[in-house]
Amino acid sequence: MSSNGSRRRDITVADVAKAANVSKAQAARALGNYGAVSEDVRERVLAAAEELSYRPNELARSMNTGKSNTIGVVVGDIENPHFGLATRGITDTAKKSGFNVILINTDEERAAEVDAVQVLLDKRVDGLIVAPASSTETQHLQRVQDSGRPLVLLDRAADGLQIDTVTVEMTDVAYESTRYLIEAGHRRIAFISTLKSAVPYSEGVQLDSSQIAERVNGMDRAFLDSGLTLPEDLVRLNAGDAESIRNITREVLLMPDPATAVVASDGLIALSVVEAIQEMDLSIPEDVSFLMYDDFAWTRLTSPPLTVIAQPVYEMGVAAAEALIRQIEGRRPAAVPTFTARLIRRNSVGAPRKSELPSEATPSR
Amino acid sequence: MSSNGSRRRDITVADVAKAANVSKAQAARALGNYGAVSEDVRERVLAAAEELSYRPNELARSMNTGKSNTIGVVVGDIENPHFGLATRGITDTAKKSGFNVILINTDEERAAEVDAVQVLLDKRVDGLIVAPASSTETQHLQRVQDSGRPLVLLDRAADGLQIDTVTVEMTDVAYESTRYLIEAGHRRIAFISTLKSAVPYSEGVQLDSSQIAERVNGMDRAFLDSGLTLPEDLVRLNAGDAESIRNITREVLLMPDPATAVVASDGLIALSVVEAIQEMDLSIPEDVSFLMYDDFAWTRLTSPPLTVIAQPVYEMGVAAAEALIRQIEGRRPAAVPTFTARLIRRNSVGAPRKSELPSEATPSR
DNA sequence: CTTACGATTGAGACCGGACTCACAGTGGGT
DNA sequence: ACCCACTGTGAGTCCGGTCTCAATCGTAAG
Repeated sequence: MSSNGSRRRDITVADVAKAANVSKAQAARALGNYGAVSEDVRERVLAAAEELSYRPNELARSMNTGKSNTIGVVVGDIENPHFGLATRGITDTAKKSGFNVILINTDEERAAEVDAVQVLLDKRVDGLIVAPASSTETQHLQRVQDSGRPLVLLDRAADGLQIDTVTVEMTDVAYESTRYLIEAGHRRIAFISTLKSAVPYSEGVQLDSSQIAERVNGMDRAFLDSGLTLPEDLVRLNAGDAESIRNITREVLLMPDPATAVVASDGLIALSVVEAIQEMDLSIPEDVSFLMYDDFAWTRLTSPPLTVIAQPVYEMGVAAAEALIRQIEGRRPAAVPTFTARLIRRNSVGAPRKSELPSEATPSR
Repeated sequence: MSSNGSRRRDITVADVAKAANVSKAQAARALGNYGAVSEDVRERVLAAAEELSYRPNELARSMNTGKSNTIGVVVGDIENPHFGLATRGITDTAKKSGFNVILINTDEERAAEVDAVQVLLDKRVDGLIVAPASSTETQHLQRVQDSGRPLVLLDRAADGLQIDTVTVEMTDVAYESTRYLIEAGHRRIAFISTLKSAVPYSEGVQLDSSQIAERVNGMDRAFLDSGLTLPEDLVRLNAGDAESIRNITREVLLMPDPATAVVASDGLIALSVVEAIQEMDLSIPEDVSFLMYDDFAWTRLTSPPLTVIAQPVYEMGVAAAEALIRQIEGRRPAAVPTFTARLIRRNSVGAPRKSELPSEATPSR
């Protein structure tokens, strides 16, 4: 039936038409289910198509419908379960509306992202979802916008651009969780993030990610409201691979006036931070309190279970896909829902070891 | 410069040609960098293209080159870090050779898989990588093969089909790890897998996944070589969502002659199994020994750290992509490397609680 | 001063569908 | 018996590139 190997040219409508003894136009109509076709012709064409196991060439179809039924997704790292889950939300939703997904990884590098966006545009995807590496360098996103192709941002906003964006409001949980730590007695709270930055953090430094900026703002406000100030020297950016994260962790825990609590900005960082803490033979929460962003299943299995800030990642993926598809289908109305994160108190936060409460200031009530 | 909104028709070679005052053919040559073009024309064309910010339509290009520079990847679940990592290996490698990846999720459902493969074929991808849900129902894969489109299988083989396949040899580690458990004194060892099966496991049941079949075979041989028999009632298939996994775990640990060790077939199962064990207030390894497939970072953070079977997942993704690209580029030679898994002994395996060593048989040396 | 050959160049075919247009039948309305 | 509105149908165009082919040009060889 189907023996001879490769080189076989694909079956086209023309082939089917010939086999069914009708014109190419009629065959196309019967197959594409449009226009007027007599019952007789329809049957013959369908039979012939079946017989030849004809399959339409989606490329050709896309070319003159202008629709590819494909959306492009650009993320920093699928290996990170955060994006894995979000991607799942996107693909599930896309599939429901008949869209496929082209996925591109950027390793959080801007050059790769710019490239990815261009490639997707060139492939004429119907729209794209991007988790931008930077909230400030956004010319390439502006270009997408200009090209008129639907675009939705995920996780991070782009400063000053009018683009549908699906994010979590982070300031509030950051505030809440910092208050929580402060009330437990912590003053030296470290925050470790992968966010790249040319200069070390200090008040007024413009952070390149809206997400991280919100988190730091929330922390800052919490300290202020407690009559304290955020220890800027403990806001650590540029945490890269596992090794660098470990180094940073050791550093903040061994410095003269060490951190008594550590906040990990995402699940990947958390892994290395906890590992480093264990390697130093410190225990959580007796020696160090720990809190992390993202609620992965494994955080319930450690002892103690970790206190986390849960984000509705899957739902955000769904929302992003829905917003995009809405744009693609030309109905702009519905507002993108706003998501909030939740502090889940488990057992990785306790009082600092040497409870030398600061003499001058006490948490305001 | 780029004001008016959407509806703008894309710039084509024809537009560029007109602007540069040359024929469409010449413009195409200059842009595509082929054929003979005078320096003068080249400059004018390139300038015009730049000016109009021309971008080639990859769809159109694909249509008559027959190459889409895209490969399709079909996996059971990207959310599962196992596939996340593998996908990362694939995309990294693909990118290096200039290919993009279309990713489709199947939820391990055959119907979805058949569909996914068809969609990718219709989109004329240059080749596909599939992690087949079933090793036995493989007509759709056969069809891909027949169509002459390059195909590489990942993780699981397809019985009787001649297809490049990237897998881990599992029998040996399964054997080794089972011997390890037996030598620690375990006789009642449970194995929990998501693999779907119409009937409960027993000797001779044909398992639908080559991977799982190998694991069970390895266990079986280990028992045999120790003068014992594999407790068939503890080989549990059809573990689905978190809840069902928990139920199964409770079941095997509460039955009259309960399991003293549990082996989780993948990271997702492991999560629920460990959780169930903790909920039952049993501790690892004092009350139950535990062992799992896949070495995720978090397995080092639990207490005790978990004993795992590590698979070179990322490398396998790379190998699959390389094999596929090799096929696409028409050089068939190089053999697909064989991968092996490694038992990493940490501290989740100990002696069974009530060390009632079986009277009749002792582990053979 | 011819002739020949490589470099240039433009016209147009082609990839595989979707879709426009003109034309043939057919049955109903009057 | 005559006109009209439809249904059916085939020829051919178009989408936006790639690529073939033949014509043109310049110039080095004879």
